Amino acid sequence: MATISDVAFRAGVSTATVSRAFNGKSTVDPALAERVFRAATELDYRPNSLARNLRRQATTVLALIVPDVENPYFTAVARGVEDCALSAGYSVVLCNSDGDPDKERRYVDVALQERMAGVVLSPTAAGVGVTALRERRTPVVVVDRMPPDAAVDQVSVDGRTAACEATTHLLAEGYRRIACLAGPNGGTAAHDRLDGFRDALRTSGRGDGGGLGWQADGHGASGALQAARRFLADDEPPDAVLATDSATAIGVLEAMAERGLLAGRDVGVVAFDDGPWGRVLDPALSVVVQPARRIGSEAAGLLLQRIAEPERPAERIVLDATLTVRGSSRRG
Amino acid sequence: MATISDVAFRAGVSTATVSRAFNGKSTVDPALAERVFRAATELDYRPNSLARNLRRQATTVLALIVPDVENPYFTAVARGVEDCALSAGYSVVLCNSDGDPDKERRYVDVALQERMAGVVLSPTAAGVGVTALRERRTPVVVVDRMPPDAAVDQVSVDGRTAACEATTHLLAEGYRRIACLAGPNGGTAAHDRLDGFRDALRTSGRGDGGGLGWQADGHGASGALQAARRFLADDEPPDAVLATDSATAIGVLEAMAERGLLAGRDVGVVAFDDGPWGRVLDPALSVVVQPARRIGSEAAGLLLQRIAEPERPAERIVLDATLTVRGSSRRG
DNA sequence: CTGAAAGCGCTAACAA
DNA sequence: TTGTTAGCGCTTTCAG
Repeated sequence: MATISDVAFRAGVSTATVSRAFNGKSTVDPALAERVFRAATELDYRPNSLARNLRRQATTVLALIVPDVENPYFTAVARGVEDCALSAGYSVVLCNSDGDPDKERRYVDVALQERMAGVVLSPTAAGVGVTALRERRTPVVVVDRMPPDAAVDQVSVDGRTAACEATTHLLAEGYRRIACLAGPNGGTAAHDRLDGFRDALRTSGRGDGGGLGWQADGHGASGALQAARRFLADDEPPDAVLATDSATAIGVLEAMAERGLLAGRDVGVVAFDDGPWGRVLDPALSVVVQPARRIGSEAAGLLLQRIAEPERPAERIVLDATLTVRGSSRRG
Repeated sequence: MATISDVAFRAGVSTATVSRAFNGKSTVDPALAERVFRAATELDYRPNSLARNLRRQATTVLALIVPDVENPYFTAVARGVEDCALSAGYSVVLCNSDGDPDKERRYVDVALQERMAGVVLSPTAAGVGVTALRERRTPVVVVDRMPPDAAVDQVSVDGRTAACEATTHLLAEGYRRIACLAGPNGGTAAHDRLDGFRDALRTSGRGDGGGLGWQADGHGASGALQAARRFLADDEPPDAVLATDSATAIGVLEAMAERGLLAGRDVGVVAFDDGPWGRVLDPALSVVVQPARRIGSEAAGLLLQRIAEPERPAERIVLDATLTVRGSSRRG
């Protein structure tokens, strides 16, 4: 592959001039620049980012580490991060922690070793990777789940209020035994939602606010299915359920189908996260919509700010989720 | 950040020894190695991959460029690539071309500039990025859509046969006016499926095999929705449809719901790609299942082989898709 | 088995 | 405005 000196030689200038031309420095004679670019195209030259970054001590790649790329919520977040990063000249690499702290650590190490400019992280367990990053002074912004203490940039969604609102809605529709089903790797996000669920029960004066909290048996819809089968087989099964993510919701719906239970009429269902398929169900799925893409772009924005100005105080952006009521949570 | 010389100094050895220790070279006195590692942990040293890669002229990062990260099919492929790559010590960066040749080129350039070890590419248009990569002798394997000529490693699915089988099944169920609806960025994959669809019509002696080919108006379910609205409003609307991907299927289902049409009974539906939500529909969605994750791991395997042995002849792996019949394509 | 030294391709002072 | 030069942090001959 052609190097900067090949280009310099062919254009009859020094490597410094080539470098300046390629970096758009003002101080380059247009005629020379022209020659440089001609030589470069003739040689099909591509600057070697490795060398450049080594010299500059800075890269322009951002990492986004999420617990599950197959969760549409996170892919939407990824799009948001991309939107913002690309237009600022950064590229984004998407990494999958699988909800496993070890894998998270591994990717954090990769980011560190590659000297990436910063990372957007949706942490698996409290602060495993975040602290590592912060110790090494690598800019990081936390998305979605939050170690409550850390002075770290964050963008999150007020899931507690949203869960409360959803539960209140279910109560208002006349459902009485409401369960909340969470996925297996309950981060603080899931926790928040459970809190909101309990808030609603307490406020309504129904019991001590303990509510019926369930956790899926394993990853994805199948884990949720098993849990749902179990609680639907109970003597006094719930008559409504709040699912904390899409996969969980699908498990619940499957379990209901097995017993011939219809959403809305028999069991009220509200789920976090909206997917295009929610509307083709009959009845359509009531959802709590999180502004996923926006979360991503805000996070990237915060990260870019911190990269530019490492000492600025930590900031937290809290976005609202909105309840969209459809048939699955209406009795009628 | 601590560098190799900091570690060398602290351990009282040369940088060469540190390097050797970290790279697990046999020829290092255990006692020295011990000292090196102690010093390294004390300093919290992380090797700088930039420097290492610059020196070695080789990275251990793979790029995976797909047209749409929000399509579950591609995230599944990504998991497959990851499975294989991670266990071989490579990391994977996921890039989104959005079906746009320009974005694809941009990411190909990033891969080139970063001197990535290789790329798995699901091309948007015929060969835009592939040729660029091949000219620069960067290992590449094409997934899913294939410029038929190029001598390039590929892993694909026999979509033509699968589409033919699906269409034949629809015919056998008694549907007579079958449409095939494709997404907006029809790669060769969509093309194949349309071909298979036509094969089936021709074989069955129904018309000239031209069939009813439709293309979605735009990206995602909404684009498909508009197209589906149009053909359902036809004088002689189709009585079955083969959708070439999930998003398209959702658009069709939505359009059907608007007109009160029930899948199976009124309009037979088969879609490419299986998602967990297909089973919670009533009737459940008949699908053509592609071994997405497998595709990814095979592709990564091929890529690794080519990296190891650049001159080996190009290989093509063709995987089968399987038809899973559920209620949406059964009249009864 | 270990160290000295060269150099990967690029950028940024510093001179001219 | 341009060239010269000294590294960025690491690996890898080549001697010892």
